[in-house]
Amino acid sequence: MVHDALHITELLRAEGIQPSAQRVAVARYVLFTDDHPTADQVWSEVRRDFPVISRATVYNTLNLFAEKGLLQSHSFDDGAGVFDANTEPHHHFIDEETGRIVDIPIDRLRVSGIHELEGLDVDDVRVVLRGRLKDGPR
Amino acid sequence: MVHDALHITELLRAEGIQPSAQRVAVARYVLFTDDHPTADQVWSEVRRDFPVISRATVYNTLNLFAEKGLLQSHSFDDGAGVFDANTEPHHHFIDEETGRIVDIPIDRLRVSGIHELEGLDVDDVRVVLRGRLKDGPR
DNA sequence: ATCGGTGCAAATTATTTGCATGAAT
DNA sequence: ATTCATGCAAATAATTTGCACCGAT
Repeated sequence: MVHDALHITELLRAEGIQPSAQRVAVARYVLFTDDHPTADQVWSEVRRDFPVISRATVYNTLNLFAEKGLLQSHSFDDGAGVFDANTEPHHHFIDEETGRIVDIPIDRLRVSGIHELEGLDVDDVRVVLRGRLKDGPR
Repeated sequence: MVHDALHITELLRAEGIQPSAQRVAVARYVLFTDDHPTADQVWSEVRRDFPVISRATVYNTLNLFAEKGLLQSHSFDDGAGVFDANTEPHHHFIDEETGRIVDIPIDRLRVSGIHELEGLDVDDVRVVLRGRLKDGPR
């Protein structure tokens, strides 16, 4: 996984995003984690390396990235809204004890019965699983 | 569908909820609609009949009902959190144009592939469908 | 008089907006 | 000099907390 500023700069430019120092700092964390952080978690995390950045800028940057398709934002029945660097369509598993969210590739699950539903024109299917993560070998 | 105050009073008492005037007013609307209103929509709607009630009371009442199992609360990727009088486990369809949310009975869909996922102990499965509601005979 | 429960004002948290500043032409 | 983009202070929206009030004992 490459985290160098040059790489990130190019990545942002490729989306037409001006790579300001703040945006690079946010990108460096949020585009390369498989956590599913809330906006506030991003703010905390980013300030470790880049101490002077406001919450508003973090929110605006996350929204900008989401608009440009670098991030998805999700919101589940329990917690606050989270951001997800995985921009492919995918499903989610939520550990009910820890709150940890894990991505499930879209083709690992199949949903049947959709065609039998009347009056609905379905173009997107997402599954949310809940349960416990068995702590296996990491 | 019965909306009389007597009925509602009993319903609330059965859950150990003191049926104050405010709570009955909220219950009268939210427990008998198949809309999926936000807290603010509930507030607006309730004030038609019961003009003096604060937002805080509506929030607290909705949370109380949800704790007692009279309501579920949901939150989807787009909009704000909504409340749902359907307390059975179920799936959802969201009309991408209107935002309208429709419940899908749990047994109308089947999700396969869950057993093949390793390291996950799954005890709940929810599906969110998106698309368009074909306007059939209403 | 005291206690427990209620509703709401105020506080807190979450998010968006609008404007002062600085860079580019 | 003008324009345009940026980051943040302040505004707004969303939600929770804590306390004054009231009814029952």
